[in-house]
Amino acid sequence: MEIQRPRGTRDFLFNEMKERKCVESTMRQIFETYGYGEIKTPIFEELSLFTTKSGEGIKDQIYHFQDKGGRDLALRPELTAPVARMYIKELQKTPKPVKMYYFGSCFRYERPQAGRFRQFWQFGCELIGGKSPGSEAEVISMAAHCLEELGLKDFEIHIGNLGILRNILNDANIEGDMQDQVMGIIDKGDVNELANLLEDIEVDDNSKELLLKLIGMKGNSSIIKDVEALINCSEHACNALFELEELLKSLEAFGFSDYVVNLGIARGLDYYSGTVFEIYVHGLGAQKQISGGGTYNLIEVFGGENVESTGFAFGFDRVMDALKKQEKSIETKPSVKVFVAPIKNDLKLKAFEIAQKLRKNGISTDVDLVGKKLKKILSYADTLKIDYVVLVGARDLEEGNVTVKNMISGEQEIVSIENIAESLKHKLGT
RNA sequence: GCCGGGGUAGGGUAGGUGGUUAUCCUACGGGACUGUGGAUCCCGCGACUCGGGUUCGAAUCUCGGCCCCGGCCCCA
Repeated sequence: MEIQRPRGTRDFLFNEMKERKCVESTMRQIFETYGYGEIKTPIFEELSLFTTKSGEGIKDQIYHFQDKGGRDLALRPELTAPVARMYIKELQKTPKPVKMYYFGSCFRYERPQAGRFRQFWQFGCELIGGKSPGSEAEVISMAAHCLEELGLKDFEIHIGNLGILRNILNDANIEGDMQDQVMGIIDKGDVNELANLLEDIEVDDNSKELLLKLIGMKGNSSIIKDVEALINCSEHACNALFELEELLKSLEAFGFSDYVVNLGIARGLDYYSGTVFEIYVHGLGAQKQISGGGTYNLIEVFGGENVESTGFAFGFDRVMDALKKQEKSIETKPSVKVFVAPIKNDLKLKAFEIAQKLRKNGISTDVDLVGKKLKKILSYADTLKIDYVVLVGARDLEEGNVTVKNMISGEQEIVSIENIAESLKHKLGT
């Protein structure tokens, strides 16, 4: 019986792995350029880490289990909670802001579909402490920088601010769970459902109208004035709006102005307080969102000090999808450059010796291990797009030489074994 | 959890109104060719997603599972 891959999981072969690696290292490099350090947390955590953050209902979508000691554990469904946990344990007393990034796989028990898998990868960061429009702007700029560096086109970064909405809800006496519920519906973008709910809970007409107008506000920085005119009666909401305005100014200073202000972005969880942003790429089907982030106070939820943090994560697989859809070619040169081929099988030990000499000199080298015929080796080297084949034969060997064959031009050159590494390095241009 | 479309060698496919040994391409292994690759020819390898049902007989019809694709719900 054939054993199948678990549902919603994937195998990555050589080429795909190379592409992923290439994107990963680009992201890594950018994040490090902005002063972030890499961290890594366990693949599984205590289940309660995630239920504390997102509620008991989240269990349905988590791979969780009991280990042999009866501990309730879960494969991590996301990385911000583990990072917050780690921060509290290890980093609370380090100078702020703490800037860290991570890359790792997460697991969710969901119905697989385009851009959605049961094991998927997130590449993200957290900037803990030092909340300011500047911090938020830097984080957003970095996200944009990554995508530009990768050559991704037509991405849209939407920026919103939950403080505006929450303050208006507060002023209308919608608080606590009801407020989170309203935010959840705004997040869904269902205007009718929102109107009905506001009707049901008897919100005054002014607030209702204001909310419905606000969540439709979308555009460049010029809409700030329109929003201001709308909410001029609310002092707290105006403070939040001012925060947003500061963020936009900082963003321009960081050199990124191609954003969309979108006050319809929301989150149904109460530790999201201020700035939120999402990145979309159209043409990816239902899963067009490739990244999401914002500012939140999660540390306190886990019993740490009251510190706000800003973070975001790329849905790594979706970034890959988007790049592929745009036919963005990603460098996938074969890594092996040289193949050492014994002309007769009785010279294989000499071939091993030469191959090893090249490897010790940093040249990616393959060697025939199974006694293939020369013809087959050359054919094999050809399909693998290998640059040079070192032919090890008795005639040359008598003089201490081998023949180096250029697989593209077909030219051959006799080289002494002594100089073989140097000669190949030179030919390969390294 | 729900709705729709699918599943034939490693990859891509033909066959579908039930009827010998399931088509073709490609890849792979061997040979023609004992120190020289990409071409050609020959040979070989290799599949009906799984299980039940109808039937003398199922890749084909039927039911269910599994998996894939698209969408809904959800999306921390």
